[in-house]
Amino acid sequence: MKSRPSQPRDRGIPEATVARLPLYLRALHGMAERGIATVSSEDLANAAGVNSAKLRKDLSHLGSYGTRGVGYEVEYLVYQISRELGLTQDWAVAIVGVGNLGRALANYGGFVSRGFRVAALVDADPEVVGETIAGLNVEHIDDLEAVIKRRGVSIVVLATPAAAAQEVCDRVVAVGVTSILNFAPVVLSVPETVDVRKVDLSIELQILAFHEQRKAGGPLMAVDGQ
Amino acid sequence: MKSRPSQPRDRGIPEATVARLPLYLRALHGMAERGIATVSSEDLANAAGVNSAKLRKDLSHLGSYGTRGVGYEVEYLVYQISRELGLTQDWAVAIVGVGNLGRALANYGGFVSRGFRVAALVDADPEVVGETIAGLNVEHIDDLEAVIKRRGVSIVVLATPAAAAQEVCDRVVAVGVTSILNFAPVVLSVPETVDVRKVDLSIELQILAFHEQRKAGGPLMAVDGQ
DNA sequence: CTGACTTTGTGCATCGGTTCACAAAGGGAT
DNA sequence: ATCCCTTTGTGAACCGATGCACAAAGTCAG
Repeated sequence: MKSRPSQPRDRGIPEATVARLPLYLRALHGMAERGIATVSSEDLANAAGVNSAKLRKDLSHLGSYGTRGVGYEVEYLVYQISRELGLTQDWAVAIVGVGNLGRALANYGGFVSRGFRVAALVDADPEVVGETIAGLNVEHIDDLEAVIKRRGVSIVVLATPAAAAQEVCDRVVAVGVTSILNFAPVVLSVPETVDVRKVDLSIELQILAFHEQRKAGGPLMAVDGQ
Repeated sequence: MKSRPSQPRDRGIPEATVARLPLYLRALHGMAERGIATVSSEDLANAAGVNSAKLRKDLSHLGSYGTRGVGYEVEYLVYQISRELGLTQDWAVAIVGVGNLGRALANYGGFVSRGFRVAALVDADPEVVGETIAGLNVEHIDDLEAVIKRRGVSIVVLATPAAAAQEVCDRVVAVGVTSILNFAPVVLSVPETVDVRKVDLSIELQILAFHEQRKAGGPLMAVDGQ
């Protein structure tokens, strides 16, 4: 497991762990701002809303960055997690589809503060093309490939209508993009080498509705017909 | 396991299954629109982007709604899943925080089409209060409790700045809201009886960055110092 | 009515993730 | 230097979810 103490770089961090690292990072940033120098797994776990054993196991996948009896040094841990997530480099992101959602994303501060740079906005609507949003000129979808290459975009955010998503997806994949964040409510088909993460706002609401219904005694009161 | 054949209403559908039901529903709606009357688990699974065995097992938790040798009747399945998710009733949703994201959500068609009704918009900024967005008058945060009661809101969407989220959360919980969709990048603390689902746009990007870095041979080329 | 064919529903092995609980490792006081 | 206290890192049991593979159950043709 642990070949050399100071070079843990174990390939294969569990997916569930990767998904939580940004959470820890957020909590750690907050602590750093408040001038906290050192934190125990217990405290950090609370701040991130997880169990402390889980947190320790997650961090142990990155290496032994804690001190027994003391805890973790906040700044150091921030650096290690950032590096592991690849946030020490600059990522150029293109947002395709500048409707309400696209605009919201373009203005979203959370991207910039994590090393992501919105490098291009692209849309098909001639009304929108040429507009300046969040300091960026909206470019035409016809120039999609050129824009991606010119700006060195490596991650594409799809905020187009559902009907347009697959076509745009195919085009960006064709020019070499391998990471896509999809907000359109469709299942994209892509080669295995491409990573797609999807966010569907209405799905989250539906899950809430399911639980809400249960709480309200829903399934009992509606034994339809019987 | 299966007490009575025609009344499966087994309490305790796995969480992973619940999270996929909206996906199936979306695929089924698409098929219904295209006039498809019947679908096999194989085809539906493809459309939803999952394995067919998983789909069958998921559906079996709701009951035996398929016909062996034939498949599932699209309309019927839409109804069963909708009912299970609680989408046959009308859910009044309030959006608190009418910044870029709040506006995007207010205008998002995916909510309405799934039985969710944006019943109120609330903000603290006097500039925004009184404005009409998506046909709704933006109300003042001071009236939060009154608005929630008056409109019969049962699900609250938090799209406030991080700093305001916990306070708003406390207030809506105090008036009886037990389902919250949180877009603010903070861990909310709530009583056990309250369901919180969170969406953090920057987390998804960070996960993509992690994988992108790996693809690019990242961790090998950056063995810093060593 | 019978037999071939299709597709569901599920038992079972497996896997990844979570949690407990504790030994190992460090700090600090005396 | 020794002992006690704190906290990490992890072995091991557990739990839920996944996916294979197949029997059961249905359709349809003849």
